[in-house]
Amino acid sequence: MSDQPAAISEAESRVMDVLWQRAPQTSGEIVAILAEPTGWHEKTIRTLLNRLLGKGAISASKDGRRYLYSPRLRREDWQQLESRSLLDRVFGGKVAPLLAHFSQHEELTAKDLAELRKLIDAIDRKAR
Amino acid sequence: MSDQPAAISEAESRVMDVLWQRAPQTSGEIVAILAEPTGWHEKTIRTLLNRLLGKGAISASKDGRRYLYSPRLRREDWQQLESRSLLDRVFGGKVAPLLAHFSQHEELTAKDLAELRKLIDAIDRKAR
DNA sequence: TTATTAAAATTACATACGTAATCTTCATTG
DNA sequence: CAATGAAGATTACGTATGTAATTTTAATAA
Repeated sequence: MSDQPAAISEAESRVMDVLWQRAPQTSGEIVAILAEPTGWHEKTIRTLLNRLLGKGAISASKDGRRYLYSPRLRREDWQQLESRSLLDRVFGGKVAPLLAHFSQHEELTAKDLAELRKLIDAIDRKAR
Repeated sequence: MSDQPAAISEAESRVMDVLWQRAPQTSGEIVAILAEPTGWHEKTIRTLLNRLLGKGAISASKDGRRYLYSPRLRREDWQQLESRSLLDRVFGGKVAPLLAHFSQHEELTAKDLAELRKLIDAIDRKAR
């Protein structure tokens, strides 16, 4: 069994966000950034760091008597995994229903629309 | 706090699938349908039914000494919830990156593309 | 009527997750 | 050098989830 990478929990993903913004960082820096907006205790954030380490989602390199943490999992790849999962779990693996869904339920900004249109054109062009 | 409906776990969603296909059904029928493809024990499936009842995702109406189960949560609404969740958790709440993501990583059929294009046009037209 | 059995109800148990607290280790400060 | 304090390591504890087993109930078959 080639085990797929352990899933990242919602709380853990908040920590990943910080590291995706900038890396490497010490636990202290990460705590400083996250404690306020999340309301989490310093201990909680350190626990999440350890769990992420255990899952191999981040790495730690010794810097004196502390560590510098960096992501090992790229945000792109994580988004890929999560999207795949939603697609399979919720939409039977088919993209069209998902797209239809978002078209009915989500508000797209003009900018979103323009961007999308560009995207479609690009794909379209490549497709022939 | 108006609590949002309790989330449905992956295993539970397999049971919902059966009820979304056809309802109402007895636990026996549901077991008959699910045991084989999932490899789950009858007991497991009944547990899931009970948990879904507890979450209010399905209802049970007495039929003699057994129950007939029906979905209370509609598939559409569940897809909505799950999609929202992915969007917020993974894509910062913005649809375009999600769609861009799918277009880059998933194979979109010509039909998907056409649908998307139609969709964009529709939204575009409505937006003015 | 009693034994069997299907369904339901209750209980179980390991792992994951949210959220910490406690303990250990050094390095730094009086 | 002893106390303090930050970082890391270990332990904790409740709820959710996957996956059942055990117990109860009531209908049916012998």
